[in-house]
Amino acid sequence: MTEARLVVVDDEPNIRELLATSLRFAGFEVFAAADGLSAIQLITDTSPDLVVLDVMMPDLDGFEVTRRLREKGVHSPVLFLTAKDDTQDKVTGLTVGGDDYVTKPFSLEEVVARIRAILRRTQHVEENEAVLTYADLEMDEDSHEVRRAGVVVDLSPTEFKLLRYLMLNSGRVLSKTQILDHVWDYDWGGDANIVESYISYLRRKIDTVTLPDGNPVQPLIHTKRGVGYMLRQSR
Amino acid sequence: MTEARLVVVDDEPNIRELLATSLRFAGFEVFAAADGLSAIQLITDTSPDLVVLDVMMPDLDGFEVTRRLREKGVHSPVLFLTAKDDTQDKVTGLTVGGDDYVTKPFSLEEVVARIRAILRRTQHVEENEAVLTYADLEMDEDSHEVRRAGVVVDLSPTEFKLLRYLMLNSGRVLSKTQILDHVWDYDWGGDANIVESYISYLRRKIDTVTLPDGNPVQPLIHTKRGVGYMLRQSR
DNA sequence: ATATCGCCTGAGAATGACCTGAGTGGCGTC
DNA sequence: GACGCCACTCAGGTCATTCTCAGGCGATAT
Repeated sequence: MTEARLVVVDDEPNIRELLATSLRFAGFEVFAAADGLSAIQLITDTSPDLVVLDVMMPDLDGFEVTRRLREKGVHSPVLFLTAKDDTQDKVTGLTVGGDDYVTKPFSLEEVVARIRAILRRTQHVEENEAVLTYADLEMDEDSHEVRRAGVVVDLSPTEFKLLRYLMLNSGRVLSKTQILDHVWDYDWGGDANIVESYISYLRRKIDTVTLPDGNPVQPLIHTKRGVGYMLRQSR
Repeated sequence: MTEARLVVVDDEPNIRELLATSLRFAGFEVFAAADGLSAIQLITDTSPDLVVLDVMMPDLDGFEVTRRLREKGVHSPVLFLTAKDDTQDKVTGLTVGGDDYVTKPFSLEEVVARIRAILRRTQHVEENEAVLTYADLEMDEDSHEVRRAGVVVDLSPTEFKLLRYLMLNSGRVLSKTQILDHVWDYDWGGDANIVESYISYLRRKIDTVTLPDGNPVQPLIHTKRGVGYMLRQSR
């Protein structure tokens, strides 16, 4: 699954590059197109496992691109990128297939998570479990359920994304900037302090669980002062 | 990886030369450019493994240079040099792809470390481990963890940078001035005594570990009186 | 032997990173 | 409309870290 082939289609160079580079970095093989027509060409040529497709484009919009592809018998699932106000109805109607959508501005965590989810469904390889695990921490990406030492904790959407990012990078120190860039929307303009706040929330929820024997759990979230945060077993 | 090819771009001759010479000394093949336009030319000609790029330049700023390069299909990762105050606005979003940034004034250690990190990621050769080793001393650059004889020791950021510099130059005597020039910011104006202080801190942390058999470890940090310091196995 | 010099290190002040409680406002639900 | 949840801001407190300074000690030279 980390070898999947993607095609990214967006007319804005910034977004296209942002997606292309970070998805490559996330382990995908990525091809990019800047408009609807060349997208159709590229997709029929490469027959990718998934297409990330902007809805609003000058020549053909994303729906039209999809329609033509289907007409030609290409059935790669699509992750649409839409503006928040884009006719909710049209978009939701499309998610009935294997498809899904993300609204702009998005966070990279969001996009990667959706892609992973779609691929999990379409390439139903048995080993493709939707459960992330680190130590006694489990996260089910399908049910959105998180357990610490078997105890279910419930997280807000942002807390969930932050934790997923930490889990996907366990054992590695992540700077506040890195976290901000991945977990928050790409146009976020606020203070990096927000990361501290959410780390604080997460700690309260997953690092203060009491074990059945009455003892507290070992903390998994660690601060590397002056560097960043890390998910790791304490020693 | 120590054979990587870099392009350094900065309009200030001092900074450009500082970077070029010390990166060459660090084992890289370095080409330099003084402005955005010639940078684009040089980069497309040499297709380097990485570009060190100042953001504030008279003709084209660093972002514009990157944009044009991407447009031309050049995907070399970029390490941006920025002033401390324009960090939050434009710089966010850079740590997602292969790119990263360092704020001016920087320390050379910082720059070298970031370059190594980016190359480690982009040229994901399996052997490119993020672990430095000398004798029974290990430094994991991902988790920022240091072990002496298997025992985890906890270092402050400056201690960490100093030790990394010593490890990258083990077996070589480094003068206090050299250390100051590499580990501290280039505009640092204080006393060289600070090096003595930090060497002292480091010794306390990594040269006073007790082995499982109860014996102390052999010191690795040695003073060459009148010359400098050296990391080396004692004989 | 003694003076000098370089280095070592403890103490302390200043700084700044980080943590968290409290509060505001937006949004959806009942 | 009232409520609750959530995202986010702000500011005060805490504590690690950075840096300075000065006394002591050992090495080196005369």
